[in-house]
Amino acid sequence: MAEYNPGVIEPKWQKYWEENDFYKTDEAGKKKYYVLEMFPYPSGKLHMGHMRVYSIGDVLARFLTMRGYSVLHPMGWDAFGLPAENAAIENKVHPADGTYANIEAMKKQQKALGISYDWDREVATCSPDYYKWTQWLFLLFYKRGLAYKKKASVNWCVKCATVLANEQVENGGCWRCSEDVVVKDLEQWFLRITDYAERLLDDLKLLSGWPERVRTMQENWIGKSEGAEIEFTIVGNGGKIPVFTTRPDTLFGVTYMVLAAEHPLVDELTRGTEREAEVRAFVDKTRKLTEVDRSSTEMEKVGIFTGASCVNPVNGEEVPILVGNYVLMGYGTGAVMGVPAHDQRDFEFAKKYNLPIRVVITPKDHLLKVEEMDEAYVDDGVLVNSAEFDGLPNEEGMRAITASLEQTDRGRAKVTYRLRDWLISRQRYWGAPIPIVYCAKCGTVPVEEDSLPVELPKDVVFKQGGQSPLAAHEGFLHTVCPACDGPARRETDTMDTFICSSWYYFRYTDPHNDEQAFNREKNDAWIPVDQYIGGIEHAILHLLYSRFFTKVLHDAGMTAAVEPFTRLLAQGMVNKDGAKMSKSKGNVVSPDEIIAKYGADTGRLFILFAAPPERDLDWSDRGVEGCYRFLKRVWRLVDRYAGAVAGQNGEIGAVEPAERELRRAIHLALKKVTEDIEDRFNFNTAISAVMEAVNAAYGYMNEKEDDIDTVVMAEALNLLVLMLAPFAPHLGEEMWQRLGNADSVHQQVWPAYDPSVLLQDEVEIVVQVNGKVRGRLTIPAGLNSEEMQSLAMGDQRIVEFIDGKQIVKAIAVPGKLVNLVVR
RNA sequence: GCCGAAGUGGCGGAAUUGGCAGACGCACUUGACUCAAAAUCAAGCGAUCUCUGAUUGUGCCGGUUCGAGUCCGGCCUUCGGCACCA
Repeated sequence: MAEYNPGVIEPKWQKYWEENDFYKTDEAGKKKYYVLEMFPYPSGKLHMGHMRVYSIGDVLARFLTMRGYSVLHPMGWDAFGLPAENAAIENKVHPADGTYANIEAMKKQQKALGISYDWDREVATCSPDYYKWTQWLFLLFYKRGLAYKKKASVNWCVKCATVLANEQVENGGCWRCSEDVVVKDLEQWFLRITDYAERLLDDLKLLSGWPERVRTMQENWIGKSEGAEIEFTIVGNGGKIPVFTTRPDTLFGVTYMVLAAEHPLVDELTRGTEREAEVRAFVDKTRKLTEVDRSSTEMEKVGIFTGASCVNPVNGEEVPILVGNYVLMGYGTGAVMGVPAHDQRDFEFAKKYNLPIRVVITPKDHLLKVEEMDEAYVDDGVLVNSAEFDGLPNEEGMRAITASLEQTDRGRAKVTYRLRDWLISRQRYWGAPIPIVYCAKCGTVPVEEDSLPVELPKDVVFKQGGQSPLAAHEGFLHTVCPACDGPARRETDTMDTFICSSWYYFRYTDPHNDEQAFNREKNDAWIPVDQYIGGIEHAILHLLYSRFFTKVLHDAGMTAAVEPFTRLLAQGMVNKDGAKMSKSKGNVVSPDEIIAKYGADTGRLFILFAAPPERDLDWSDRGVEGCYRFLKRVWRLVDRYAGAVAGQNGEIGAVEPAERELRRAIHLALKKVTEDIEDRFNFNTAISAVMEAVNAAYGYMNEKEDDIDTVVMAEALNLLVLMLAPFAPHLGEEMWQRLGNADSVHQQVWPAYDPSVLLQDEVEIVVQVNGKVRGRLTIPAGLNSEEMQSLAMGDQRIVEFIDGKQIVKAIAVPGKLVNLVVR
């Protein structure tokens, strides 16, 4: 008897697959399926999160191939980024060398896992062949007016020595290193994602294959607010202050105005007045606060009077203008009208500074009085103290007041988003250079397409915490202007790596194209990605950016798709002992160790069996042992009968009860595995169904020993191997061969279960009395309700419960249960 | 504070349409094999009690229903996201 030896069979089959170009993608047929796992940053080492996401994708890819789909299942590298550059500073290894070495190391591990990637389509975002097209896409955005440079207050991470996009600030810290983010005024490149805010929000409707929580997170991030922009006139100079409000119905309740510290009018209104020094001190103090402090809800709301006032357009009233620490320059217009009676923040602020409070919305049943209020009234109601609008329900009041403002051009309906434009400049070396030059004569000039890529020079000096090496590289810096051939200076910022990852799934469809980013026809054959799999941490970042890119590319006529990812599976984390695996906790288990000890098939099986894919999974060494035991158990079964059943593929006619039972168990498992993979992605229950089938086969084996029906056993073993093959591809291949089959198990057609085998002559039903289980009955299959009921009532045990009682009602569910209600 | 998800044995989890709660695996107990152990095969395994049976049990309280882990109302806890967004 041969032992199960994954250390031998796994490399054997990996070699076979590789030598036979096994996972090369077919032409996209009518039934195409694009399975994609988020490509990794090449850190050099796979972790369990990687192993999990690749295992999920691989089961799908293999299963769908067997189901007759042409499957695209590629892999690549999100290869630009800070860690490589930081390593360069510390270890004196060039980021390119380090990155490519890491890629090789990780690819080796992925191959050791037996994942069915088409390596011919591999892309690395740091390769000039790839970032040429990243730069080309930047120019496309630029030409379409979607890339622009402006001076703005931006988030700066001191530790990473670069700016960050809004999406990359988490709880006031850098997403990568958690360092507190500070605000700097810098001139930077942005992509106009806000132009697409409405479509990004609207098209979430199309994403029914996404988890609801991800859609909700994106919806919240885009943060649409409908309201009005209203202009107040400054007393004295006649200037205008526009404010955004979602409550135009409360306009008559305005008793003051607050500006953000950064608002340009603050300086204008106070310059040369007696209040100048005091206001400036306040502004400076406010601006020095970190983002964390400033956005904390606990921070006290403070403000200061500017000395100026403005006029409420709706009633001509003069109200004071203040500067407040709670008004954000980046949202709305950076100015807020104060309606203390109907906004809790305004209420607290007004109490603190003794500003007047005026009720303009009152509940329908009683009149709201200021003296009785200890908090703002924010619910619906009826307008009061609002001149001709008195008596209107507030919803109607909103429309009426906005319409009235529109007529006199002092305000208008307005939609505001929380989403800001995407800041894409990075003051670092290891990224795609922004293809722009600055000419003294021509100004900002895009690099011409035929001189792309703007290549990263390799001979650069990395310094600790300093500016980007590109800015100090004379050869890179100095160039000629594409417009006038005069001397010009290159942009030295590189692009946010999230740009590179926003279009890689397009490139996989045509990875070697050196004429175009990708060919439209090849792209349309595969895109959209049918199933995308990755971590929830990208719920906003990568997934929002990719949706934005797809829409721009669609508008540019490059793709038919309006959304890139039809279905999204947000896979859970892999923990150990209830905590995230981390070096500091000492609870890290690496895929390498598992492969070495049990083989890739065991590791894959465990990671899929331990929990449904979207849930967090707790790594259990015992659980892995259990899966290893299971595979050995399958191995022994096949090993015992392989010789006896090889070639036994005759027709199965009427068979004895033991054989019928085995066939039923196998076909039942096949049905469940098929449905669990296809409809539900519940690999854990699919695997448990295979386990049950194996247990049934053991039952048959223990009963019959060597006296088995070889044709029935042949069917059982072949079906078991086919079912198991997507989960344990090496073992599947080996057993398939040992059962005497030609070709690869992975090129077989996924078997269909036989419904007639599932039919039973007799079924067990449950008999309840008053909803309580009082007995079980084996009855012929296919009886109707009346027949079931009378059989149930004739059963000795049931008679004891119903004897002498009146049967009020009886419910019979065919083939399942009878419930007798007695009194 | 707002939004979302989840609470089921000692543990991971199952129950897909309202119909036997706990599939499958782990752990544990027992039997077989063995000189013995490991491995393997087999059986048992929610709790309580007056133990061939009954009662009870899916975070808590209530409801709908012949019947609720599943549906409805109200809470509690945990996790995740957003958070002065005007």
